[in-house]
Amino acid sequence: MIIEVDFSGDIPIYSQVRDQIVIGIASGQLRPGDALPSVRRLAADIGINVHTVNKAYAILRDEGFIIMDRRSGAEIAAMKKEDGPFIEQLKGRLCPYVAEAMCRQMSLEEFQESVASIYHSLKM
Amino acid sequence: MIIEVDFSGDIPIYSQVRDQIVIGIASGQLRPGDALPSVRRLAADIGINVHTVNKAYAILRDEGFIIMDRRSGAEIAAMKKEDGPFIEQLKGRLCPYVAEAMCRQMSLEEFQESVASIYHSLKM
Amino acid sequence: MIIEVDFSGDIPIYSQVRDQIVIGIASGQLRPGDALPSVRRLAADIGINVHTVNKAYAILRDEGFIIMDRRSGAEIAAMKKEDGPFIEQLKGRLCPYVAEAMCRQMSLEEFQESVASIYHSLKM
Amino acid sequence: MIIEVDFSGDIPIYSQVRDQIVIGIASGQLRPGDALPSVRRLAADIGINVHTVNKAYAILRDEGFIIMDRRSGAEIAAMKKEDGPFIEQLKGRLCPYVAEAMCRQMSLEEFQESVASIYHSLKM
DNA sequence: GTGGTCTAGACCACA
DNA sequence: GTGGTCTAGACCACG
Repeated sequence: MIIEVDFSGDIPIYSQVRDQIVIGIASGQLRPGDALPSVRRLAADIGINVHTVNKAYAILRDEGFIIMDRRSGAEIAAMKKEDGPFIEQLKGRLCPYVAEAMCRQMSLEEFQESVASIYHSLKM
Repeated sequence: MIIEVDFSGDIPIYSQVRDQIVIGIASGQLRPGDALPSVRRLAADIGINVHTVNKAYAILRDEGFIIMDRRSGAEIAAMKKEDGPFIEQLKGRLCPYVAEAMCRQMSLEEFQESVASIYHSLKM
Repeated sequence: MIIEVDFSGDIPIYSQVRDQIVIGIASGQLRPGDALPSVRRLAADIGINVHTVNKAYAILRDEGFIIMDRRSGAEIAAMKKEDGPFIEQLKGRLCPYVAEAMCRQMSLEEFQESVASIYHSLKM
Repeated sequence: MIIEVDFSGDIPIYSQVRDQIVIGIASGQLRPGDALPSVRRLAADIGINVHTVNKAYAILRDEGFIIMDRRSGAEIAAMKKEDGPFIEQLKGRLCPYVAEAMCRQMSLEEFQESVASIYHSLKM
């Protein structure tokens, strides 16, 4: 799995790394039990600082996406269905995007179509 | 319309102000042609610096949400339906959220239900 | 001759009025000896403040484009060919535009073609 | 490359800084890939505030002249030839200057000679 | 080290 | 009255 980062954008690099690994899990490229590259290795591959990868891994661990072990490195975790608090939090983060789409005359159906398009492109 | 900001969160204040005004437009509390409070006034009301409001207004202007009239401050703009580039940009920003939801065993239907819930809560 | 101003742009209104009158003279719509509308009249026509028109007229007078008389109002002046200092001043103001065009890979010929296009559109 | 600003003139300092960097690019003193001084450094060199340089850099970034790299500051961007909208915008900004020159009895040839003079002085 | 954010307070241009 | 500009100084996020 290839991770690419945009150094000029306004999204922090550690956040881009985190996002791409989450996308990798969602798309099935990374499955529960799979080993992630070591922090040093990934940092060298992408061409970024070790600290940056470290931060991304720590966030993924705190969010429950990966399990870190001092000896064997990091591996993808098996995640449980988490309903309550996550959905509320998600709504809060999604709200500005939905609002902007409404301002730009996008219908609910069009928005959901975009979501479905993302969903299916990941599912493949 | 009341704007409240969270000083302790990690979202910049100017960004929160921008988001809340967009939400205000989407919900119909702010309609095209409505005047926005002056930067000084809004800054005083919220209890933040003038520059911070200024930055929020500048972003909203660049995004096409408001028009800065040299004579009388800012007012809500009438927005046209903008399809192509906006939708692609939106998908890019939405992708990590959809991916995370998939990792957490959320179905497409559940995700779209959340979107619909946000949509209808704004529409009211 | 119709004068229109853009209230939302970043060019001061008095400057837009000044520019449009200069353009009117260049294009021959306004000829030496022609009377300009009174300050009050023009302000009412455009829908702007009297002070604003006043400032535009004062600038045009200082630049030698018009002659103002307390009794008979303002009229277009006959201008002499002015070489030395004006051309140097013009170059200074044009320089950033030429530089930007060069950065954007525009050739000298293309730039001059644009100038000619403006020239002929005014001359008609 | 030396940047000097005129504190007494009516052109904003951030705009002067922006212009001089564009001129530097056009003249070849600054080439694509070259690193720009940090905002703090340039501010100290010129003797102005950090925010003022920041604004100049932000404008140059929005205009596509420079790229802000999260890791190492700003560098000159490689610009593509951009024809359509830029030329129209340029004509609009040039129009008042051409008009004024016509009023002052300057011929098209004389105007173009001035443009060529600027062009060649930068090209050297 | 870099840029980004925020504050406080000042002055000016504009209308 | 409005927004625009500039300053001085502080703190934080990022890498």
